[in-house]
Amino acid sequence: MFAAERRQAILELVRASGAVSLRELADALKTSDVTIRRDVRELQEQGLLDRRHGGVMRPGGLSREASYSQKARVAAGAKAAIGACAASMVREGEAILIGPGSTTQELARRLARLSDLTVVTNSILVAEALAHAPAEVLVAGGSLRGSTYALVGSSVEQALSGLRVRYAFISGNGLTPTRGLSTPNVQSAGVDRAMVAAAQSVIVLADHTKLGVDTMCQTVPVEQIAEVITDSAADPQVVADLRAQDVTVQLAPDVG
Amino acid sequence: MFAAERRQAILELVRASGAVSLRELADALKTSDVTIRRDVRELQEQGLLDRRHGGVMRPGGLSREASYSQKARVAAGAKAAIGACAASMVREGEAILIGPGSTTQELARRLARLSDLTVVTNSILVAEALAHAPAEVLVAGGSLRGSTYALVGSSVEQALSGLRVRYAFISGNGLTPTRGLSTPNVQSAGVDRAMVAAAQSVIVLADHTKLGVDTMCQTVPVEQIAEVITDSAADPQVVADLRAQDVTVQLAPDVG
DNA sequence: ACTTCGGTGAACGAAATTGATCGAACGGTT
DNA sequence: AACCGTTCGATCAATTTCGTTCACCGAAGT
Repeated sequence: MFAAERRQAILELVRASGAVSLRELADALKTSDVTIRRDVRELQEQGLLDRRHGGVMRPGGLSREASYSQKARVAAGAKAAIGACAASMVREGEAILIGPGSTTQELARRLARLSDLTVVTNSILVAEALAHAPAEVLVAGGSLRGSTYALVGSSVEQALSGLRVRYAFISGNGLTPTRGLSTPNVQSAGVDRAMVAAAQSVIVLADHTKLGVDTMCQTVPVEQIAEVITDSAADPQVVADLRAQDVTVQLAPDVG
Repeated sequence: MFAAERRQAILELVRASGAVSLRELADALKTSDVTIRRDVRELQEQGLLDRRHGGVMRPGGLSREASYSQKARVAAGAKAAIGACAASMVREGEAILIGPGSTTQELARRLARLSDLTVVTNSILVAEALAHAPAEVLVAGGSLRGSTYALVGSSVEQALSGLRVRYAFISGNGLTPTRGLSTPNVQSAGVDRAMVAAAQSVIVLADHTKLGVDTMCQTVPVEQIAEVITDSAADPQVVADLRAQDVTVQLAPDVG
């Protein structure tokens, strides 16, 4: 990765999450904080982002963004590792489904180099991450949910209903060995279920902060989860319980 | 592998991933860095790619942000003025359609304050701009066209076919008094036509660089254009010709 | 057989980028 | 107000990359 490429990645990250700390940028791009500082200063002089003490923000974005950026900030390194791990499962020529979420977005970024790939998504951030990739990107249209940049509603579910893909990569808000994957939003739950129905194998991307957490709507029972990819900080008890139910659990190596 | 063949391969790699380091190119093509450097210099002089220290990037969108910001800076007044002018036409409670394009994106930003508004779009950038607005945002799903961040294809047209909205704000690549609005892309043209069919009134947002320009696919004949919003640098002759055909032409006042 | 020519690879000095370190400034806390 | 940890900015050394020059190889022509 060279300088200009790294700066482009910085802009993508900032644009996606609204606000990113310098530490996270250095972490995600695997470079020193000094370099990030230099890049950020350069980009600021071009007016491409706004600088604050400790991090950077979108240029126009004064008031917007609290929810998504906060979520994206949690366990950024872990999410990168999980995304990389998931990306290594995907082969050229396949068709896959990617749900909304900061972890799945990380996955999407890693898929940008694969050609002859078909990606179906209901996340406009995933779509944006793949905009310049050689892959064919299909966006399931629907109503936009601002807090997660996901498209929801019956039209999304309908668009997914006719599909059959190799993998569905989804990332809810909570995952427990007994109740499976869950999300606090009813509409998102409906979309998640439609995604599961369209996939041969369901891969759940969940960093350690989501393990053992249960939220309102169950979207995928444990029996339908083929694999869980989490990070090395995952609760060993939850991992063991999941494995006891024939779920393959991968611990993504730390340096994603 | 001879020179021209290798250069073709370089271009493909660059277009595919957006940015490639010289080391990667030399590695992938099994040749020395010197040769790659020579090729890259040649290709840069032809404007086929953009060179940076350590690697090469896609030419137009060396970084989409940069080119976007450059465009925005060059025509800052014009785009802001056109967007503001168009935004002032929209009333709360209405349903409108916004097509892809940097000018329409500007419009979307200005609409973020209106509540009780329904916006239908096929542009993921417009959707993103309105993500945190109180408005209801509906995204017509389809295949993603990376260069414009627009969703195209029959599913988009189908999603639009059932709709009826007050205004369609679209912004093609060229607008002439005789041939109307046009775009160089066939798929985009299909979507534009579907948008026009769904709207009571078609509003064309076109800065002065697009006036008098004709491109391959005609999307909207002059008779179906209710109004054109352009900037004060517009060619007076083209404006007069448009007005002679009962098209309302607004010259957005220059703002800072 | 020899020469010329286009293309390629190697080597070297020049330039740019990068990372470590240190003092200063900033933010939050007591 | 003073403290402490973090972040910022600048300098310097080390690494990487750039551009030029030169030598080599194979093909085409004399």
